[in-house]
Amino acid sequence: MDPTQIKKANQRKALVDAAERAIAEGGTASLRARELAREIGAALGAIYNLVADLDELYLRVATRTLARLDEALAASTDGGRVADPVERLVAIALAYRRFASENLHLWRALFEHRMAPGKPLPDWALTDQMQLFRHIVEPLTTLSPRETEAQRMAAAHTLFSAVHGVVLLGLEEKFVGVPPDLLDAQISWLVRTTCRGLRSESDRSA
Amino acid sequence: MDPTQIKKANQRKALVDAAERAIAEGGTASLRARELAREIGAALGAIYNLVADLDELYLRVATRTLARLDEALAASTDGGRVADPVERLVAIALAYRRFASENLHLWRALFEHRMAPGKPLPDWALTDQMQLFRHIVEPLTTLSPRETEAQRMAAAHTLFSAVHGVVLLGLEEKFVGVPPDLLDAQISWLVRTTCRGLRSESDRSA
DNA sequence: TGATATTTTGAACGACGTTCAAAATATCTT
DNA sequence: AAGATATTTTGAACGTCGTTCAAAATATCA
Repeated sequence: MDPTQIKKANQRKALVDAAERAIAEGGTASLRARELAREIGAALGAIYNLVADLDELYLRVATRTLARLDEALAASTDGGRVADPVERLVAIALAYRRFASENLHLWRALFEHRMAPGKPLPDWALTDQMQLFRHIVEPLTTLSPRETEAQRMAAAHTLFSAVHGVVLLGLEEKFVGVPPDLLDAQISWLVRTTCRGLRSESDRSA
Repeated sequence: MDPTQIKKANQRKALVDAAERAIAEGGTASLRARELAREIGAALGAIYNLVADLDELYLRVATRTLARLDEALAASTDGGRVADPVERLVAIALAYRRFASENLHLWRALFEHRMAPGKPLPDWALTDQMQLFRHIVEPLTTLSPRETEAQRMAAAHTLFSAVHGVVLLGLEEKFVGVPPDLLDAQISWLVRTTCRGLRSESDRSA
């Protein structure tokens, strides 16, 4: 392979590494071109030979974060050790809270970022986020096998969004700080309750 | 009263008006000092005689938005026309979705804004947001009178956060666009389900 | 009216993302 | 090996941002 391309790939990796560190440390506001250039030992303009702009860098970091989040969620129900679908969903939700806590800035960056008005996300980002939903859809299928795939996707969407909201505001210091174990209790309650709701809907239609 | 102070107050109002328009139109990124100065027909530096910095302007706009949100939520259950506490909570949640849709950028600005690391929100902002919760706590009191005030506050927090999450991601074009009526259906289902959960918990402890 | 206090002004500062002609380096040709 | 050509790297420069502050303009007072 072209050694020039290899060098470029290595530099790009170093750049994304630096960007990831910067966001993890100080949030998206810490992603500054000059600082990144200094960190990878290159000139300011070099950045724009590796990525089109800082937006692309955001996206590359987001991809990594999504991948790690996916792993974390997968590990939470590892190998089907947790059989009951409700318990699986609770485990996933708690793993989501944990990941958000431990990767606060990187996790926030997933949602803070707003694309330029022109063309939105590259499609791989969309499919990436669809992949995430499989963790939720799968237990839902066990839970209410009668529903259509579309209905389950909608339920997964609602469930995810609800948990996301609780985590988001729970980790926001703006609101009165919620102690982490109370937060987990709220999440657990929310998931169990909505699952019960889903279950009883299934029953009714049965 | 000192006519100087009156003039200053009027200018300040004009400034907040302009800031509100700017955010409503183009989001928080559209809040630019030079543009605001031009809009109120004053010099660039004049802004800093009216507010300490743009952060204060954010906060002043946020206060207005919170007040309007409060009105919208209050109107949704106007004069106790809606008696059933669950229906009240559903109405509030749908009103919340409606307000978010109709004031998308201003509503987002409430949560997007991150304070400087130093001292966080002025306390009036905290009490303002507490006030909002009364709309939720009140039906919850009817719904499960046994719980302590703290428990109801926690439940209100969870319920609000969950609905907030569904609205937030539902209005995000990043995710596959959710049609508004489907969004309302999801919200309604979520509220009813969690209320049923609360109810049955009350029953169990009764 | 002249002296003094107050308010308004916009040029200037530092930091930002981004560009691009020029410098440095690598590759090819004879 | 050396000259010619293509490629890559560089950082000064541009435009924009929030913010400051000495000076100009205005108001207040003696």
